[in-house]
Amino acid sequence: MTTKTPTALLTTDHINKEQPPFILVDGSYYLFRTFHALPVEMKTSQGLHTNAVRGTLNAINKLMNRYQPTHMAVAFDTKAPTFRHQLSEIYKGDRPEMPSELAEQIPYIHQMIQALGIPLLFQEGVEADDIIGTLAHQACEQGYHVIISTGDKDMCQLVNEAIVVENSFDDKRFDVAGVKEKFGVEPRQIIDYLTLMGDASDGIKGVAGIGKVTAEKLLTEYDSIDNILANIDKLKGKQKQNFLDSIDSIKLDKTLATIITNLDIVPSIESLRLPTDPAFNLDARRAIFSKLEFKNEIASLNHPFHPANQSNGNQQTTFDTNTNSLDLQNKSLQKSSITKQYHTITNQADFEQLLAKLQSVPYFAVDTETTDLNWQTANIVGLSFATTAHEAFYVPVNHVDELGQRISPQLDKTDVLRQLKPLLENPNIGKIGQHLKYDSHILANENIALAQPHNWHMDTMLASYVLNTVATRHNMDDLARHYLHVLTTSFEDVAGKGAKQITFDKVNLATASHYACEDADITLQLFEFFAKKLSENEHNLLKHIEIPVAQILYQMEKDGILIDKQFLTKLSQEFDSKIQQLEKTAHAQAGEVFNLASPKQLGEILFDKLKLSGGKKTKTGQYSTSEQVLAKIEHELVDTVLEYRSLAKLKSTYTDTLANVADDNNRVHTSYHQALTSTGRLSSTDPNLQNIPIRTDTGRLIREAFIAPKGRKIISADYSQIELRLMAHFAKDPALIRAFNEGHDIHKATASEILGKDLADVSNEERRQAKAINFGLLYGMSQFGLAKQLGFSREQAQDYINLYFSRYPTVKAYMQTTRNLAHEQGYVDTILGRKIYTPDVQNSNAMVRQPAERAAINAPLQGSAADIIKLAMIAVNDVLPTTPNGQESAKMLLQVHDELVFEVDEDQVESISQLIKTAMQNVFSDTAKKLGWQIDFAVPLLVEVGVGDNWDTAH
DNA sequence: GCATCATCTTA
DNA sequence: GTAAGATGATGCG
Repeated sequence: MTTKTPTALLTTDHINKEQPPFILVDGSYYLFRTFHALPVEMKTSQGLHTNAVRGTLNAINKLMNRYQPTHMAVAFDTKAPTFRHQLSEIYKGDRPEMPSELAEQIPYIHQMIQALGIPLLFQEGVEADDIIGTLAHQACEQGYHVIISTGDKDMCQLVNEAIVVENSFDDKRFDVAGVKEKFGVEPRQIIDYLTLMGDASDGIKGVAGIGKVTAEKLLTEYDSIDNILANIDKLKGKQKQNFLDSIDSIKLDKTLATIITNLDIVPSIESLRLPTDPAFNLDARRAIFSKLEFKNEIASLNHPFHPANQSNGNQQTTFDTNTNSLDLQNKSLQKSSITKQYHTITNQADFEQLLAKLQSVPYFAVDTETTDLNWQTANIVGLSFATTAHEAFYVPVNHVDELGQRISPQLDKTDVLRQLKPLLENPNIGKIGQHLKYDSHILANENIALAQPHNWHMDTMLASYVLNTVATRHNMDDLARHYLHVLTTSFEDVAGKGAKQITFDKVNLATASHYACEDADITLQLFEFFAKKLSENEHNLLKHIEIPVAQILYQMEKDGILIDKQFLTKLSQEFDSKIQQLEKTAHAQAGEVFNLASPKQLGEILFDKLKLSGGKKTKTGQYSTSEQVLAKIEHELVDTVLEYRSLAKLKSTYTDTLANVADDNNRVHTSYHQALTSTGRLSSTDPNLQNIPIRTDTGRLIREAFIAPKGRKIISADYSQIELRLMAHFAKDPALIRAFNEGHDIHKATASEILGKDLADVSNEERRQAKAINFGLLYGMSQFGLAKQLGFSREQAQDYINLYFSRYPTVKAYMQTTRNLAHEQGYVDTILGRKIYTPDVQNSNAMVRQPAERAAINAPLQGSAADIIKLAMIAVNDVLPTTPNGQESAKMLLQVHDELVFEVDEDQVESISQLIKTAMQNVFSDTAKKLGWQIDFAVPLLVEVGVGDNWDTAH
């Protein structure tokens, strides 16, 4: 066998994601897999076994239906020995002889594949893996996205950004992230991984005592076998000896495990083109299917088209339920094939039938398709609906052709929405959706109120989030793959990506309809899955907390907060002139012109040119110029830089940006992400209104720009020390509980307790240190962290921590209990019973484990605080007065973790402040109780309420 | 054009 | 020491 020099490193920029993928099928895998999975009783009347033929055909059909490839090949091994056999006597030495029931099927499989016009590849002396490896790389170089269809994990070594391994039998899919998730190592490390573990059936000896756990660990630490061997002295005892014993065999093992990617005897990619003529090889196909007695296939050859379906725009796709391998074993495949029925509604009669159907069910799935992810600028393009799994309806209302001309037939948007409105607003018919807050905005733009109390039956994104805040991503494609084992069409698949992405209204209607129908269908299926999967408490969290909060957030986003644009513009100008002055000063002080905003250039000037001491390097090897480092240096340039940075930050992040994102009414609409953080907190983006400056006087000027309209006031209500109160509650610590009950300044009280002094005698410095330790506790601190915070030595910090724990033994016990729980059960939980999974706490690598332990200590505190503010939002929303004219006298506008910001009619400020304060302080005794949680909270909740013309004065 | 890093803002 | 997001610089292609 000859090979050519490997080509240059594969990159992925040139990959064309718009064209269908190039598909390489590992025929030998499906042959064996389906032979063992399907009943061997599947035979023709002549006694010919057909189970492996049937199984392989199903795998191929599934790939064809799913990807509509233009290029494809199926590769098989042959009986003949390969170079690997020559290298190793034991290579595949123990493989039993192929059963005759399978062997007899092989010629028919080959014949069938050829009849279908699919390139069939096998060659004596060459393994299918190597053919596939070579073609995959070549296709990749030519710009194809490649799918290798196999269940052989060894193939995962070929995975890169453009090559995925996918098993059509169980729908498992390994892209780069999937490989990492499954094996814990990068695709490029798979060869070493397999080599370390060994595989008796492939004749790979491996290293004694190393299984998948150790292989993953060693490769994570050392990256490669070569590097392990280079550092062999760092290994200990038995393991080191095992490596030394294996040194000779490792090289051979690695060769055996490596799939060849540069054979020079493979056909060209272009020659692996599939026929486009539906009549291709008709006679040959009829002959082979007759021989195999595959009745459905013969029938479809005789009726290749379904004119009835095409004329009214309906699409039918056969869809194998192969996702459940039990089905394969228990039922005949023909029977387990079901039909996915997706309909496009383009006339009034069909639409009325759909309306009648939606009217008659207890709930349905709904999804809107639009031109934009941003609801403020999005236009509705169509709506899809599903009432039962595998059936869905798409109603296009705004589709256009490439020239922007409205296409027909297509129903009128206004007519459609007018008829749907009563249904969509009727809370007796439940709505199921994926991220319904978005659809609510879209429909609200069309004057349809989806976000009404009790109108949402389930939001599958939020369901996924209450199930697990940590491990999963909550978008529909990932949920479908993870929970339903179904691969869905992604938005990028239909609309492209990057600069070339088109808006959904320009997507070809048939493609768009299939995509939209799938969204509704999958959402409904996810609902059915989550309905069974969620525990009682998870159901309660979803129904009584997350869904009501989502509806409140919808309203907060929609209302937006008023800003003083002129004021911001003026600030921008002032900052700008000051920044320019500072730049000039800095250049003079440095003796050269440089970019003040470049940490790299600044570091070089400070530490190389001016030779200032205190230079520390970051992990990438450049000097750190963080505020912490600069604060210790006495030099005029440093002072200039710090002032420059603070103003540049304020200008670029806040004053410039906020003025730009305000709408025509000068209101700013953030988006709140409700299914993102591990602890249950919200996050805010575009713009982030949860990090508006407050600590410095200049920064606070930005808060002054958040104002109330004429006749109204801003109210800010925030929980005081909520996380420390939670710590007091969870730890049941008598001293902390007493301090909160008596209403003391908690940091002062802590200092007094630690130092054994009267409260009145605690100095500011002593209070500052106590505050640092209190916050440190919430963050799972180490002596190292506290030392850094307080400028102590590590010993001093440890002494201080010891002293604290001697005064607060129950807090110490609580911290240890949390750590143990995280370790033993793999999760910690919040006051409302939300589980926060902590997988890395069990990691043997201290670099991974220690941060995870700190996160595990913080999670119940931060997460319970998040529960409380969500309860508060629900409680306050229920008591805020509304006026009959629809204009609320009070609006909740912002949530900043422990603070709620409102805009309130001036004449009601006093009474509404009181309502808010009471509702927030009583969330346990009142709101949580009503919703089904009995919690005896150990300390009072204190809420501080402020009123002002702007956010700064209110806070 | 896109990803990563360093930095800085909040609770 | 926890949890987030935005920005400009920089490097890659």
